[in-house]
Order: sequence, then C-alpha cells, then structure tokens
Amino acid sequence: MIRERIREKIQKIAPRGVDFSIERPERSEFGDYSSNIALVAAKKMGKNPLEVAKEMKSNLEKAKMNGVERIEVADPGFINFYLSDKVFIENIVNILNAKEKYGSNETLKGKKIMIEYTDPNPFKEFHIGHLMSNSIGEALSRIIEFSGAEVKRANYQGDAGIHVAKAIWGMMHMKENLTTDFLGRAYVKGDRAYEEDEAARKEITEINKKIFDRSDSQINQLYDRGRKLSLDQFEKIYQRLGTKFDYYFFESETGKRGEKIVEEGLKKDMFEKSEGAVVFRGEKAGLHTRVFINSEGLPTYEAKELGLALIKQEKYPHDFSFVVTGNEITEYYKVVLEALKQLYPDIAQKIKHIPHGMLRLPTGKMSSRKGEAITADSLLDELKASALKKMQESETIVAQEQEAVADRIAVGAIKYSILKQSIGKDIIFDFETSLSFEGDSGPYLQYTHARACSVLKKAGEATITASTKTVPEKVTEIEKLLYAFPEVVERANTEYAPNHIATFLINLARAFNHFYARERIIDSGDAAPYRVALTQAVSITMKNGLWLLGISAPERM
RNA sequence: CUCCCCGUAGUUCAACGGACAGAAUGGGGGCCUUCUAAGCCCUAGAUGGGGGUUCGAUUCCUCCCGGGGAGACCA
Repeated sequence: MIRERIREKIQKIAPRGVDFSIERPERSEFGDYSSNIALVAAKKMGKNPLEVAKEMKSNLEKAKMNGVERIEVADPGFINFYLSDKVFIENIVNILNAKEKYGSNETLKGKKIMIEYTDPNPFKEFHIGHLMSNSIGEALSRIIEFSGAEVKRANYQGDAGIHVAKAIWGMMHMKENLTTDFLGRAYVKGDRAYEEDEAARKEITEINKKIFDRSDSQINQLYDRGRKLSLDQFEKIYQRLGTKFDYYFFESETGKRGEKIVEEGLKKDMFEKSEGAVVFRGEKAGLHTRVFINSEGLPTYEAKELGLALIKQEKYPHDFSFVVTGNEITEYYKVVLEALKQLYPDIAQKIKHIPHGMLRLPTGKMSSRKGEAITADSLLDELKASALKKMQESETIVAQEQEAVADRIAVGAIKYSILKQSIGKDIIFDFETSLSFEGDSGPYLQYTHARACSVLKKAGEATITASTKTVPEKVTEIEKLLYAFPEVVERANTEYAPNHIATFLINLARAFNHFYARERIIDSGDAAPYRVALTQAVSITMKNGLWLLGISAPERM
C-alpha cells in the first residue's frame, strides 16, 4: 500500500520510472517502513534529497493511508513511515484466527512444483551430507507449499553404477550377515580394492556390466537384497526427519531414457562422437565438454540426468522443477541443462538447480569412500542422548514422553544448525557447537515454544482467556516481529532462503524471552488477557516458523 | 593453466546498494521462595589488501593475496 501511494502521490515531483525500495529499517527509531524514493529521485532531478523528501512527505500526508500514524524525513533523505499500534494489535487477533495458516501467502497459487532432494545412493551410508540436502530440500518444499503451490517431493537414488559394483564386490569378499553397517564397509573395501588392485578393478567392472544386464543370478541376489535393505533403512531415516517423498526415481530407470535422448541429439548434431564416446560440446555456451555416453556404450550420469528430466515431467506435469544438490555439481549441471535446453527448451526452462554448500569437518572434507563419513543416525543418536540427559535432570516431563521428545530435539538441533545459514555456503561441522542446545540453536526455539505453551496451559487453569480488549499503552518488539512474519516467509520463498526464517525465529524467541523475564503473564491484573493473547500469537508463529524449517515444536521439553 | 564459489569479532554464522555492521559461542560480571535458568541482563571484540562506480559499498566493477569446487569417459 505504501508503495502504491508513493507511486500515485509522487508522480508530479519525481521523474517517471525511478526505481525505489521499501524496506524495514533495522532500527525501530527509523519507523516500520522506510523508502529511499527521495534519494533516488533527487539524483535524477539534480536537487537536494532532503528538500525532495520534505516535499514528498507533505504530499503523502494528504493521501489516506490506513494504519500509518505518521511520516518522518530523516538524513540524508529517507522517508520513514510509522504504523499505529492498532495495526499490530489487530494482527494479534488475525494470528489467533489464522492459526496454522498464519504467515502463508498465495504468490504461487495454482502452480505445480516438483522438488528433488536428498538423493542418497543405495549401498552407501546415509551420512550427514545427505542430512544437509534433506533439511534444505524439505524446508524449501514447505516454504513453497506455504506460498500456495502444489509441491511433489522427489528423491533420485543411484542404484546403478560403479559404486554399487564396488559394494557388491566387497560383499562377495567379506561374506557377513546383511546389515547396513556391513554394506557401508563392503563399499569401502570395494572402493579401496578398485583403487589399489588391478585384478579387482577388472572384476568390479565386470560386476557392473552384470548388474546392468542382470545376467548373473548370484549378483542379482546380492544386488536385490542389498538394495532393499538400503532403501528400507533410508525410509526409517526419512520418517525420523519428517520427510515423505511422493516420487522415487532410480538411475536404473533413467539410463535407457537418457540414451534415447542422446541418440536424438546425435542425429540433430547437438552431440558428437569423440574418442569412442558421445560428448556434448559445452564450449559454445562458455562451458566445457562432457561425456554423455562412454566408450563402453553406457550412459553416464549426464545422460541419465536428461532422462530424469523427461520422466519427471511425464509422471507429474509441472510448472517448475527444482533440484537441490551439493554445489560440487554446479558446473556439471550447467552443461547438462545447456544440453537439455537445445533439445527440449520448454522443459529445461522450468528447471532450476539449487546448489547448497558442503558439510565439512574442521579437518577438511570427509570422504564416504574412505569410510570416514559420519552417518546421520549416529549423529542423531548422540544428540538424542544428550537431550535425554538434560531432560532427566530437569524432570519437566514424564519419563514415557522423554524418549520421543529427545528425538525431536535432536532432529531440531541438527536441522537448525544447517538452516540458519545461507544455503550456498559450506558448513564447517563442529561437533561441540552442533551438540549445543543453547543460544542460536534449534532447541532454543523449541524451548521458547514449549515455554509459551506451558504458560498458556497455566492460563487455562486460571481461566484467563486471551483478549485484546484491554491493550498496553505501547506495543513491544514482539508485536512488530509477529507482523513481519508473512513478509519474511515471502522473502524466504522468492530467494529460496530458509535462513531468513531461522533468523526471524531467533529474533522472535529473544523478544519473547526478554518479555517473559520482565513481565508476569498470568496474574489477576487487567493486563493478563492481552499478555495471554500475545503469548498465544507467539506460540502459533513460532510453531509455524519451525514447521517451515521442518522442525517439530513439542509442547513440553 | 581456465572457469565458478567464498574471505565479516578468538570461533561459527547474519546483514533485500542504505542510516551507529547484527547474533551466538568463548572471556569478564550479575539474576531462580512466584508462569520451564535449554532462560534473562550488563561488558569486551570484526568487514583480507589496493584502486574504482555511487549521495551512500560487507554488498557492484577491477587487480592482488588466501581458501574451496569443477574442468572427457566417477557422481
């Protein structure tokens, strides 16, 4: 509304087409919204920005702006808008009515979106790197859903290829009972043999072919049982993490499709043969050459990716397709997309690659090949144990509940530590700080929510009902933050940046805890019903925000 | 060698070209006979370096230094 009024009222003063911004100043003394219109316009007009701002201000004051209490001009020429408390208080009522819908928007209404993430490989461990992809992908899915889109979650898993052959080779040479732990070790053994032993390498290559054409019954059996065991294990982890996929795609099915696409491209001279392989020359688009069909005649990951793009569109016709992966794939993915663009421009156009940083240990990059990766379960178990210990000390909840709640806290802790930073950057994974439940952490947010719930429960017992009949003289930071939540969600959506929500929740939690420490919420005074309403609004918003991050909000902890 | 990404308090992270660069953690000092101390309050501390564009630069451009990723049959 402010933007529109500025456009209307400023036309006479400012040159047309000035690009101005409306933002929320960090410091509340500069108002609730602020515009740089005068600064931008004054430059084009060759005038003093402060003078321009003053002129604009008086024009704007004549316009009717609901909820804007006053307008001020500040150096060097900002125009600041101050909202009346009424706006914030009405919003509290709005939150209490909207409940789990509060913060949602309809910017993507009617859109169908497929989002691929996690992508673990059967026969290998589900390690903390997958945890990163899963946390980010799930959060983005929820943010997009909250913006009105229909979202389908997809998981693309590498059940074919040399890594599987390595694991099978390891299984054949170790002969142990089939467990996920054994699979992990079998892969490590196979990988080492592949690197160090010429004969083993040949055997593994042979196994790879046999897996592809299913010509060996012993290998088929090991393959089928190992694959199922891996996938079942992944399913347990997804449940623990709160993810449910709508579609599963496998490399074993995308390969053939990819081959066909490359053949088409070859006919149209978009691909070419080189050194016995089929390659795509990315150089024409400022990229590099990549192999799509290797000299053995097998499709590489590149070709499979093309097949996947088409299969996705057929299974679930969509408007946008997001692919969340680690950023080591970025350059590779540009080439694949370029190739797809030349053959199927309409499909390529809908795809957006969202790369995230890598999880690394303070000692450097971890390698699942060497068996030094930390598995998701072992990390979660460790976090859970420490949450459990803390709960047993404080005795705030009954013993039967502790186990389940500790697990939710563990998941919250790790997810938050991933989502609090911008997704493109690497995370230096430090055990100490990630295990911490204090300060800038998931459990801090969960704790704040649980605390609010506890207060509300007591309010119920004292028969104090939420009401905004009697309001305070002046609203606090809490009301203003609550009002900003829908805008934060929109920004997280347009920028694919869950960390904005994380930052917001920390600010909200801090504001509420500050309030909690200073004021008594439940007492016999007139202020109690409003404070209860405020607490309820905080708990709703906190819960919705945590949901967007894929973090559950226990009512007790 | 080429291309891409990143350098912010001791450490781990924020900051939509804006107004005094925010947190957390660690350090120092306080706060529980009343709603969950996984909390609250006070305190110290930072934009790798040089140019440039701009009324205004952590943010954009350029060079240098440092770290990471990718670069033909792994993904």
